[in-house]
Amino acid sequence: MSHEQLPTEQPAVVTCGLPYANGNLHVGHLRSYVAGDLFSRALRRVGQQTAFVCGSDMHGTPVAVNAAEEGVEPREFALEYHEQYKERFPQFNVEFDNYGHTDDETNTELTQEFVQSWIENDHIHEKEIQVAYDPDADQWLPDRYVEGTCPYCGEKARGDECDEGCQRHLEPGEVEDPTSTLTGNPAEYRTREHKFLRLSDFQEYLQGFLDRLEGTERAQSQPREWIEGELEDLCITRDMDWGIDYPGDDQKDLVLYVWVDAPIEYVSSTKQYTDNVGADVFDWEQAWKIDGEQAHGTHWDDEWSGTSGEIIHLIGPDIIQHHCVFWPAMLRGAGYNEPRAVLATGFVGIDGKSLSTSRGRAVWASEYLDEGFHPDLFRYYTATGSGLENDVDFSWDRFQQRVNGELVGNLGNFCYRGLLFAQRNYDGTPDADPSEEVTERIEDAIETFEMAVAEYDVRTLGQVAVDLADFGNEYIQQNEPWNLVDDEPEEAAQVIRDCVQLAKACALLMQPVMPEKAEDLWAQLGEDGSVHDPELSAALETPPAEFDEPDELFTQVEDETIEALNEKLRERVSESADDGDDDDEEDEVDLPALEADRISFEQFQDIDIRVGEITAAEPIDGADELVRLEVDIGLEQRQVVAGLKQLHDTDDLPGTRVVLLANMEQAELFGYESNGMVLAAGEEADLLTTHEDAALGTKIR
RNA sequence: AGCGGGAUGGGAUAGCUAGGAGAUUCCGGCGGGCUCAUAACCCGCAGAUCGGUGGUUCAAAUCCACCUCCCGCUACCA
Repeated sequence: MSHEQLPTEQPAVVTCGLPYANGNLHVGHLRSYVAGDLFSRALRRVGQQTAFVCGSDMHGTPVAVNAAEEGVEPREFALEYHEQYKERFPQFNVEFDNYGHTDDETNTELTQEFVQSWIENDHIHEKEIQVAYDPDADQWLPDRYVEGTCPYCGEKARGDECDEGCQRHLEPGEVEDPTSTLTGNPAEYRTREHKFLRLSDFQEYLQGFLDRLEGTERAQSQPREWIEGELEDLCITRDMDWGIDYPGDDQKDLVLYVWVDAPIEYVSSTKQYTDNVGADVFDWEQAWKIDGEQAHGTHWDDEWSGTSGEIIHLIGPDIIQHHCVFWPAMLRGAGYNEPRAVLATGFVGIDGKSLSTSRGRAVWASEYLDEGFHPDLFRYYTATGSGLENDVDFSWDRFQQRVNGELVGNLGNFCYRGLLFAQRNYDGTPDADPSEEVTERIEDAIETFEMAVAEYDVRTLGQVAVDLADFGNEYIQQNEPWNLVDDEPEEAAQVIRDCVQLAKACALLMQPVMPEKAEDLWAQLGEDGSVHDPELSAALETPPAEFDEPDELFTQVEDETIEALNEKLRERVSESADDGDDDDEEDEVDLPALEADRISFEQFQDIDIRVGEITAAEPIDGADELVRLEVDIGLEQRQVVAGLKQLHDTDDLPGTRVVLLANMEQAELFGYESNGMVLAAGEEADLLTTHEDAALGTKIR
């Protein structure tokens, strides 16, 4: 590793993936924002100068499309969500030093500067591509403005992504049979010139970058194979109004692709922070550039790591490529610093299943708050439920269990009993020296915390305070100060002194995960100022000699509350299953109901079913049930692909008489053309055959 | 089937990067204690072939190979 361990002398920037201004926030989103907030607070705690920034992602076609549907301007539409997020994050104690958005002036200017810089350094070139165009609306159709057929799998697909089929990312011009989502009319492809960032310029650089990159393993290993082959150029322009204008002189009517201006918002947001607080407090150029200056070239000089800031990105698991391939190339192309670490969280599940808003299986941010739960409880739960990189399951049952057990019973209880005892008997911190045992234990906790920061171990950072309180409970129990006050006053004073010290340490250590609760505890200890300011070593300083009677830090989560919430979730899941269009997980093996609708004889006559004989059969590589068959239906040989392997042995099939739907539309399965459908019964695909030997090609009637 | 994640006492999670007595914490079970505290807290006990099989090693939960099973996404049963 070429980096000096955190904390360093350089300024750090911690970012979270920009929320896309197109929907409400749920617990899945919240996880990475909490983790980012927690980590940035922890960094400050160990003395690293840190800016924690983010902003709303305003551009892109989904916003434009959805705004059009609602009949409002995209800017207005996106701003509404932007305002919502801006309020929502602080409600979860996620406090950004600056929260901007990609459509503001700072980002517009800076994005254009980036692009200008790529142009000047010859990383941009033009290419003519085919772009869908709606002649009636007289408009180009980027991304989701066009729908059609996926060229890879044949499913219905959007212009930028085969969303219902193979999930492939589609480049402009790839969708077949394009239709316009504006008018529903067929679209035509017209030749259009677009701008491309030549990613291949950075191929070697990116190899090195991934070697240096810290953070979660997946962020480092997953992009490796992605950059092994020749890197495709990135089309950075779109034919739209909504977005940041392409700054070159030649193409005034092009707008930049949303993934260009979105990450640059990380920089813009930091710049805005500097504009607000002054460069003496935080210098964005010192963080984002190389020793404060742009340094062009497609290589990286190891010296630079020591003269530029520590950029740390927290992202969801779905946007690793953008942050570990495109983004570093964009930065390097503009002569900027590179990310030091990318931390990709795992997914959040609900009750053991994956979160799905369309199926109603989700817990919304607003919902959590409406229940009156304290944000810090959620923060603790998600941050410590499992390692950052692993998936974490959210269930109200476990939420209750962990809050009641670990926060109420352990941390809250320890602080309360310790401080209450101290207040009643000594009006505050007793006049005694803390024991060596306790001092050492606190020092250990501080060290654990510091190590966790250096290793990006968010889980441990969330856990240290509770672990220390656990020790505290054990300590007070074993020393039984309540039995000592009368007979051994000095010993009692020392034990309670220890407990107050432990509580103080807890307040400081828990601050990153539970900032508000930490502040409460800090106030109860009679400390002046904020728990957010002092460094960790303050945990060993003497607490105030006097303080008031403490309050209970956490309150129990009641069974009834949890039951009601579970019920609500269940209802919502079953409701959306009712009107859900497809399948759903009901595994009843009951026979399907008979079709009520009868078909006419004419309709039946349209169905051409023939007697055939399998002449050859071979399993298809890569499929576990599919077999490629040659079927002789008298008039001709047909190649048919069928899912038969679960019941029939491929070797036994040749010679078998089968019944074939001959005018089934042609399909391609696993690369094989299929011209018909052999009839078979049920899941097991029990082949139908003829009783007597009807001649091959006989029509079934 | 592809990609990703996983398999650790009854349930849930640590530990694996840098191998060293079979292991953390939470929930649950059993028994005891304490009464300062929010029916909380403390102590003890029961309970495991660390998914399997090989390999490397003085030493493997940890490294390597192969396999099995689960989960997610995607695909398929014409």
